[in-house]
Amino acid sequence: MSQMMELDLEDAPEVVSVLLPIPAERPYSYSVPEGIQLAPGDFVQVPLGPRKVAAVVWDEPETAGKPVDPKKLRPIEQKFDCPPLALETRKFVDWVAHYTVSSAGMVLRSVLRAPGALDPEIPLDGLRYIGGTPERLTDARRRILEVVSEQEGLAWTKSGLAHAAGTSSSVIDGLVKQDLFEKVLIPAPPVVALPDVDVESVALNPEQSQAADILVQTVRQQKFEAVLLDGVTGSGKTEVYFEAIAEALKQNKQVLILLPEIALTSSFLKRFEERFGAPPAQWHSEIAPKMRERIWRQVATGQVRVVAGARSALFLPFQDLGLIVVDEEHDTAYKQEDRVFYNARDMAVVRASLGNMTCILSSATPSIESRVNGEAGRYKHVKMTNRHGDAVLPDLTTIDMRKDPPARGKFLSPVLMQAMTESLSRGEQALLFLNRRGYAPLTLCRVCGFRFECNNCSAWLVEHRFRNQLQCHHCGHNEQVPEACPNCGTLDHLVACGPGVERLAEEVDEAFPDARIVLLSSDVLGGVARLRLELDAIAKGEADIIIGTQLVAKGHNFPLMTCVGVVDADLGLANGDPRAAERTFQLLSQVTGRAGRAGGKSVGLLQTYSPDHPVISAIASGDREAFYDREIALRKSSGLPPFARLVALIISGTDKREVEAHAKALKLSAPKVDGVMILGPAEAPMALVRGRFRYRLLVHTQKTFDVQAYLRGWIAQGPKERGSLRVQIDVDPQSFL
DNA sequence: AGCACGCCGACT
DNA sequence: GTCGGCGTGCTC
Repeated sequence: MSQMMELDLEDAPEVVSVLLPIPAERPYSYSVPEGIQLAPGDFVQVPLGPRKVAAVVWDEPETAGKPVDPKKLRPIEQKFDCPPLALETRKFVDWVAHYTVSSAGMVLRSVLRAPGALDPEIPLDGLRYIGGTPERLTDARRRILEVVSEQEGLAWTKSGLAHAAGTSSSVIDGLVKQDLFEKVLIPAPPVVALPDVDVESVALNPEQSQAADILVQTVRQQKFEAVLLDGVTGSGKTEVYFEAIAEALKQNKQVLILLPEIALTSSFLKRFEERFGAPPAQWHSEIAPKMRERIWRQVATGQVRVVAGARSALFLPFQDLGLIVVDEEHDTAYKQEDRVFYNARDMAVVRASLGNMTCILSSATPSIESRVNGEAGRYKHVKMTNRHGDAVLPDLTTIDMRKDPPARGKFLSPVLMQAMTESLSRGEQALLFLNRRGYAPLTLCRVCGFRFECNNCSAWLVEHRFRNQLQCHHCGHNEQVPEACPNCGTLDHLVACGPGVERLAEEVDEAFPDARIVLLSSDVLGGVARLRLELDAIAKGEADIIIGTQLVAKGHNFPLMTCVGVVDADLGLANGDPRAAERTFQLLSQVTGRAGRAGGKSVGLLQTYSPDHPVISAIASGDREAFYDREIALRKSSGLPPFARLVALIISGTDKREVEAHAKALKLSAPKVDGVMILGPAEAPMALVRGRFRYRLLVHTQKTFDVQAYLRGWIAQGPKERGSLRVQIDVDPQSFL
């Protein structure tokens, strides 16, 4: 009997589940050729139709469906020589897939983002000096020998040695021919040096030390805990969580730091290097493919200990992750809004939970969700209320534009101009913030009243005078500015309405003709590199007045800035977005926080037509607690989810009625749904508009799980024209944990 | 006829 | 996600 069994086992080909980076519902089955030993997590190459794809051996679910027809089975082609994907990462992939109502394969795609990294790094050809002198000792040859004699036994690459000695590489060829060097293999170098925990750290003030102690203690426990590090701008949160990172490194764990817009934060890398003696490995979309592969590989092998990255870094193949830090946790850049929809901040908490580690969420203006989680005790809430070092909070005041209006056709109040003049006269800088790109948000015909609107999305076209274009900021459509009105044909009667940063720059240039003015917006030519240069120049004092969109809110330090003017504080408060108040509070707090970094007196002035608006007055009075108390209470009483327990977005076609029909059906048939809300094109992110999705349907509920199960069913049977239905989940994951 | 494009299903 | 097959419609 037992012999029969053995025979049976040997006759049947060994079959494994393999998760492929495609949107299939379940892993596929492949046969395992003789001589290959496979375990879950192993990276393999498998045939798929006409292609070969990299994939991962997956854990067989208990409830595996019917086995595939053995005739369909194809063999695994090879197992990569690569450390396997850790169990907790595999669980994370499955979790994210289930949660975001997408397939595990699509999530795995985010893991397999560096295909070349699956093969080991190729060692470099190196040369080592054995000894001896060449026949003819030329000057160049002597220089080479000097360099190699400095450190006995060191292996050099040919180009490295040539560079160090200031010779050409052919000089080395000559010496190799005379057998003065032996050929050796140099293991591929690490992408970054190992961090050094013992670099002398900057002294922390009492509040910082206290916060750091809590974080270090939490990390030391080596179990899941989310901590909200909630400290005002300039309170020194970064130095505080650096101590937590040091603790994780002491435990020999890897560390992940998530940052929004990492491409712009060279100052962060510098600070990290000062504390740990080496920069972290960087992971974001701007990293070149070859470097990506090296970093991915070295994260997998454990050579890289700390990664600072954008949201996609969550899916790196860490071997032994011990801490995740989410910096600026409120930042909307953490939302991925195509393919798999997720919020990296929330997924970081989940990742930490699955791996039994600490997740630190850091922000000067936390999201409402995180604050509520902190207050409810789901997150440990660490507050910091003092600015550290010389930094002082700027004096904030509102300018009532009804009492102190700007000159006709202008946008700056005399009160703000006076404050700017005072800063400039002291040789300091002023910042004007207006979150509106271009010259003017609306252009109309003075004769017939015609408004320039986008044909695709019916949004107003924004004039960009610098480029002589009318642009749609929703779909990217643009056209030349015509001379005549397209409706009535009248020449030269088009009029720009309202300000954009370009128009503001024009006004400032007239009012301050001697000032050096810099305009910072995503439209500046030259992209990220140029922006970095501009920011450096500003920090060095090579500009007097900076005019910027929300770019200027993102963590850059302007040490000479003593006057910040918010040109339109009301902008964004009434745009129908349920998070409008939160977004405005965050943006304006971050912007006004740019001033006063170097100490001394500084001012923040908010131009508004509604100085008594609770959000505006909370910002102006600097009373962030008042803002949070009010906003949380408001959401709790509004019938909307008090804090995004679940906000599911179901996005449908361009037709509003179609979305309304979906909304109605959903509301009628899903009893757990608390409410639905339809968002128009103005709220739809650009990527979705491009993809023909113009209306979004929000579903609110307290019962997260029910809605997800429901959504699955709904998607399965609902009207599904190909590509017309997308689901996006935007949720607080705590209710699962 | 030859091919560009879009839709659709298969892929283990 | 990617590919190949097949239909439609249009051009060198």
